[in-house]
Amino acid sequence: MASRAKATILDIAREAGVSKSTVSLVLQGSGLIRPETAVKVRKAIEDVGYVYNRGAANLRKAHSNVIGMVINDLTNPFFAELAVGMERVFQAAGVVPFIANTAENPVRQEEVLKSMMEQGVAGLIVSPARGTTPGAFRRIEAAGVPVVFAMRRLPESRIPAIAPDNHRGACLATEHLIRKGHRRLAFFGGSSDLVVYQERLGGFLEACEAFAIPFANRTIVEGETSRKGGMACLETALAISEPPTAALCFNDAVAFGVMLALRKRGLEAGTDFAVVGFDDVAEAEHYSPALTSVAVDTAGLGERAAHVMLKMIQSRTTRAEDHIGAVSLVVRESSGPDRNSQVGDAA
Amino acid sequence: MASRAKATILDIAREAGVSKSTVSLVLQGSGLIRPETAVKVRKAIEDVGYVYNRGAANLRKAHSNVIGMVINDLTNPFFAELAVGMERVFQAAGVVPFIANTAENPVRQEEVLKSMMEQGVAGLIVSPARGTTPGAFRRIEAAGVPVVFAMRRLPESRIPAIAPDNHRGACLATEHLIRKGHRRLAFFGGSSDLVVYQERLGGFLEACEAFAIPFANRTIVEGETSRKGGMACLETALAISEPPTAALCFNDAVAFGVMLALRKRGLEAGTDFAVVGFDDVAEAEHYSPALTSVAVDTAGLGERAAHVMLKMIQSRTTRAEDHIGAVSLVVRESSGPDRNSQVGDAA
DNA sequence: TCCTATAACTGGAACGTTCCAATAAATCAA
DNA sequence: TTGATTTATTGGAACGTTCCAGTTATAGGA
Repeated sequence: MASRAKATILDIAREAGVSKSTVSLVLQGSGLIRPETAVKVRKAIEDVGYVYNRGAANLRKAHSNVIGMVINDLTNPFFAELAVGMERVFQAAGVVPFIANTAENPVRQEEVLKSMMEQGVAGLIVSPARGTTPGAFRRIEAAGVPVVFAMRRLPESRIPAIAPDNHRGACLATEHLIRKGHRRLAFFGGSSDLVVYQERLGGFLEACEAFAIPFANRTIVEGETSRKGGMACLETALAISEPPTAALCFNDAVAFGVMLALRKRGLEAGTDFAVVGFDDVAEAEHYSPALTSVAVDTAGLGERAAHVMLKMIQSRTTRAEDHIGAVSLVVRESSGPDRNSQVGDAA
Repeated sequence: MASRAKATILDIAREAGVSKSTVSLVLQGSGLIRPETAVKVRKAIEDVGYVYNRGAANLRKAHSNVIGMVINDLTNPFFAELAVGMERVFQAAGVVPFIANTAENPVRQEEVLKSMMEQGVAGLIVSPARGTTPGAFRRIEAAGVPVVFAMRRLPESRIPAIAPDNHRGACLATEHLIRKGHRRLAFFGGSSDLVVYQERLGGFLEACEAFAIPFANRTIVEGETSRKGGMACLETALAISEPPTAALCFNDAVAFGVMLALRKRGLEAGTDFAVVGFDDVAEAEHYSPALTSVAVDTAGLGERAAHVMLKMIQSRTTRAEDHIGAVSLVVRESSGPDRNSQVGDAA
């Protein structure tokens, strides 16, 4: 059944009594070969336990059918959802996405990107790790391999990015909190070396300006973009005099951390302190209290990124338009009115 | 800077004024070449923007440095944690893991496995999709590529599996519920075509036997292994007369669903109904109430699987021992005593 | 019948590496 | 000086495909 050394098209050719060229044609489904011959060849393929060697084929053919997805944090369900959206599109196009995790580590990211390039990927979809240097993609661009950024972008880069409208999302969320009567607001989590952070914080600040929230009433606490980071942010913010009564969080993970820290202090999100997240991951709806969050249509962005990638490959270009996805605020229980204010809407 | 056609070692050789063989030796860090020559070559590599072509190299070398991880549900954070454990080990060994998601779909799995084989992976770590046919790995075994199953195994297969002690974990959890005074117990979620299901259910039943829980007091509801599935299970179970007062869930996702459904009915997990999960994902600790769960040391199992894989590759064998990981029950708030029983331990 | 067109198949030259055997240069022992 | 040994470098064949330019065989038209 299984031969010791792996079978090649030459073995198949011998077995079927045809030439290697014929076998090659059968493998790529050419209409040039007689049906009976094709059947004979396919039988031989089965018999010798043949495995197609894509590496050898790629030596001659221009490009491969694999595209790489490089993601900065696979344990964040948000990115898993993104990946799932992309997979749907790629599968339909007969392209296989290989995923690699960089764990938010630029060095690891460098290795992973190198490895994918060596493997001969047709394109790369990347959510860059924090602290990625501007030059990290120069070599890849030079090699003419299309790259698109998903969710995150780099400060000064010509690489197309697919991302939600972070500024507007943060605006919406902040306005919502102000309308609920909150006048001392916080922005929790993330760090300023991320473009996304600047966009979201920018939206927060714009809404503060628009509603004339004085500078002294805005608390900005940077922190890890994880539950742990969120917990730390809340502690820091509540320690100041005149602490905030509501917070917009950099993402849902931070928001969950904030809610957890509130509970530890005997406070309840929604009634004692308003919390709004960002990304609207699946859990947001199921938390208790359910988390108000900015929905970014994660899977949709994944699909969009995949489509852009396919188009770039097809038109063999390394350029494409950015794409800013629409956002919407999903109001749930975690963002109740300020208890000391009479301005708030009815909850 | 960037040449149109991609550079090869021949271009480097020309640039550096040496032979292609010398370049090849430099690339693999051979000690045979004079340091100054190596420097000269490395400079040329930089100048021409060279990308190593692993496909071409694999044509001559025995095997590659990539191993494939094929996972049935990336959106379950449990698998993401598993992946992270493996990555730690592989990174240290200079091996790059490429991850692919099968979304619990055997057809998709077939495609993904095929693609990875064609790519020439050195080995495969697989958490097989539900309904995988026993023959699905025959071709891969025949090709001599080592495979290890992680977390799940196939009914009649010689492929080594790395998995937690499901039977014991379920026993522990069930005993815990019984000691809390519960006498009408349920097992929620999963389906019997999964070996894991049989193991966990087996543990549940053994504990029931040991404590003489009558057959009529055991409720077994199969269902999707997701939040949604868990919600459905609870509804089904509460509809019967003499419903259960406690449930062991197939995994944490199901348990979260059960807790959500309880809340919808105005009941609270822990006080009105006891819930125990399985896997102890990171969220379990942060839920409200915090979820009692069977901890399986996910990342540890991932590391173990990676080590077994590396050893198999190194000793070029396709056989290895199974590995059953130790489990422990982490008691939190969701598994309180039966309110109608006076037998329960103090909570 | 011969000529041309089409259909079905084939041999050989790439593709970019590795690795072996061979060579050239430098060093050493006598 | 000579030969042996070591060090550094090199050419060529091979790996498993694809694809171009043939080569047969078959059929159709005159």
